[in-house]
Amino acid sequence: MKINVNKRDPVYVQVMRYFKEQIATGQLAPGEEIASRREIANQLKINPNTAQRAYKEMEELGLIFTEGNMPSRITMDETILTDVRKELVLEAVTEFIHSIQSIDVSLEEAVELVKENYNRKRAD
Amino acid sequence: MKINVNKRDPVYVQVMRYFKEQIATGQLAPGEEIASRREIANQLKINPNTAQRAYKEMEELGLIFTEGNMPSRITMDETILTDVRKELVLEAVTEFIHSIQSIDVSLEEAVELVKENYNRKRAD
DNA sequence: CATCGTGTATTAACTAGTTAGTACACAATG
DNA sequence: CATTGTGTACTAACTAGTTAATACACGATG
Repeated sequence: MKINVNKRDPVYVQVMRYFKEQIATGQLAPGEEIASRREIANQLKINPNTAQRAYKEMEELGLIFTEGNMPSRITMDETILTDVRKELVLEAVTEFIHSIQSIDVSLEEAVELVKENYNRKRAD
Repeated sequence: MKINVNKRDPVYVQVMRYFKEQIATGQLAPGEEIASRREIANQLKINPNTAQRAYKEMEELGLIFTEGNMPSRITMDETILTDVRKELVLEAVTEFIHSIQSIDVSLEEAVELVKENYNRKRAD
């Protein structure tokens, strides 16, 4: 588990994205406990405050919830959970389309490129 | 011509990207004069220093060159010019593949999404 | 020769993000 | 009852990016 692949987004945003991905792929189940702020900060070699910021925002988004001093847990709200994946997919596609259209890449060329690179990238 | 569509990248990076797109699509020809720092800053409502930073980096990358106090111009180096488009295309594809694979989107689904959204997005 | 528009450089101040260090309330564990 | 691990909160300092305000050398234009 690495975070700093992407330098352009703030660390706390990348942490949020990591959890969104885990939720979207079912690797984190509804109601499941997640690592504490201090734990995750330790694992990712980031500051506990930065971890706290990510968790706080995820709580505001309804992705996780916290009761008392218990470890925070993944929400059990079905709507939110299914929306997470939709959001990530739509974001990726929208960004990609925007990028290739701004440099005049045709639909055919784009599809070809995706096909060519989809399996290639797994080898990295 | 707008710049701040994207909040995650620094403004000077977005300015560089704008010029790369113009070069990649042939809207800026080799040797062609580009807007002065003050001009572009005015057009984009950004600070002249930020424009200068973008231009300076583009100069370091060999994208543009400056002689005396003349307006900067697009490079005439064929290799650099063709590489610009390749770089932008590869970057877009790589990022997209990475995003969709991290949320378990299959190749078929991805291709379908691109096809569905390619023309839709033009309507924005 | 004065003016204007180039590129270039410098200094100061502000914001967002990050790190560091510390602190406190609370519940479970020993 | 002391310790440990939760969440939460606050202050201080640092960095990168941005803006603002000047300043200067140089060449063309009037």
